[in-house]
Amino acid sequence: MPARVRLTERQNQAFEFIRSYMRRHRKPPTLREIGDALGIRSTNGVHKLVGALEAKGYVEREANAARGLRLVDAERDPFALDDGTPTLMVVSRTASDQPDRLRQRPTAYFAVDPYFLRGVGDVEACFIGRAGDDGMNGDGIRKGDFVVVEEVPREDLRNGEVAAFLVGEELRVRRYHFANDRVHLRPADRHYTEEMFSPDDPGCYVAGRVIGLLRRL
Amino acid sequence: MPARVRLTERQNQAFEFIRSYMRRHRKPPTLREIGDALGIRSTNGVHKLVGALEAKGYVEREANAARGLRLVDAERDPFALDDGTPTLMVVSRTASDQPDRLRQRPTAYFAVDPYFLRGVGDVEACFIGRAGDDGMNGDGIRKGDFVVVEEVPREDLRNGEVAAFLVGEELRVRRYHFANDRVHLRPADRHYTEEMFSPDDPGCYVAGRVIGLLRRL
DNA sequence: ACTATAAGTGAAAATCATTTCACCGCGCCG
DNA sequence: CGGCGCGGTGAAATGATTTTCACTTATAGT
Repeated sequence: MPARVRLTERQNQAFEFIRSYMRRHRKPPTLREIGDALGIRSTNGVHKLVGALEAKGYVEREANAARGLRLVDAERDPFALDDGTPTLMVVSRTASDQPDRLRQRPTAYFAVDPYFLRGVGDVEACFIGRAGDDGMNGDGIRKGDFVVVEEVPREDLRNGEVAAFLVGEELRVRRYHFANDRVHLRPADRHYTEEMFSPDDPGCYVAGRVIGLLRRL
Repeated sequence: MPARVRLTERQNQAFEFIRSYMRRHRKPPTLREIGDALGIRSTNGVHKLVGALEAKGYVEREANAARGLRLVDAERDPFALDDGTPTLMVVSRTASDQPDRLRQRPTAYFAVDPYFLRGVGDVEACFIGRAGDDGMNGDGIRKGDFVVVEEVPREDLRNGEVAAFLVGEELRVRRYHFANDRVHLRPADRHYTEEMFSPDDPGCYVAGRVIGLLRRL
């Protein structure tokens, strides 16, 4: 932590109030609440006080948002609310021709240890889906397993990588192969056959690379 | 946790979103933010959804307050925000005749979503080990996979449950069967043979029940 | 066929919160 | 002295959020 600029007495009172308020209420206070606590009648007085805290790097603000206040370096705060573990959405069934809906109705959110996201450029580009069939049994991926998917453009996939595809309304986990201008979905189970699609076939959306697997037994 | 009234699918989605939002932002979401996440255009739709959550005792609301939302019993919930996501140790190789050393030199700690610890009596009794062989390939568990183990007395295991055993210095994942005063370790792979041990054989320590699986690919 | 519940839409009303404007007083420093 | 940062007041504008109203659709139960 770089040594931060010192706070004036009044600024410190405001900062300490914000911290204690967040601990008690699990959310940031409004300007008026801060004012009431410090005996400031004008919200503008508080506004400028908080502005000073922001300028000195103690706090960040989201413009025009109610309670748009955040403690900087909250993870270092002994009263921090969480441990910074990334949380990924578990997506629900989505039709392959409307992949933009993929993230619209998450059924849950799972905390995923950063170890499983190692090497991922953008955590925001990751989500969790459920394997729709047993086509990858040979690779130890079973129907219903939660797969961690890194959403990448199809072009970034390399042949042989395990990837997730939306076929119909089903999430299909397969090995990706591209040859003869066709996307091949290669299963790892005798009872499943390889499928082929044109890269722009709306019946098959290439969701991304499978980088992890979670299962509850 | 007292058994609360069941939530509908939609209500659960809303609740899960609120939880995850609060973990990520350290403050409650607005109605519109919830609506955006669930694909609800009318704030009133969200308003009523949250009203249902309130009626069923999952959240509390402060009237007319921006982000006036609170998770009920957040401090009593073992997986509540202030406790963060539970973190389990990844144990290292340990000899079966010294099982007490199991937890002594953890190689890492993984955050594990509470979903995978559902039904577990004591989170402290859980740890993570790595499958030492491919003996459970047929059940989609492969050598090197991280298995979440709930340490329970051998007597609490039921026949047919997947369990973790320490044999020599290897963590063996197998199905547990008890018959004729012998512990049977039943593999799910043609190339592995069933093993048997006396319950107090120091060459085989029954570590506990396997309740989850994590894999990075 | 009724009725109730769940889950909406869309718009308007009422509050709440943030931001901006104009202006004041104090202490400090060059 | 004049300028500047700090800490205000008070009011008004703007934007965000919650709440209410009227009406819709689908599903399940009696």
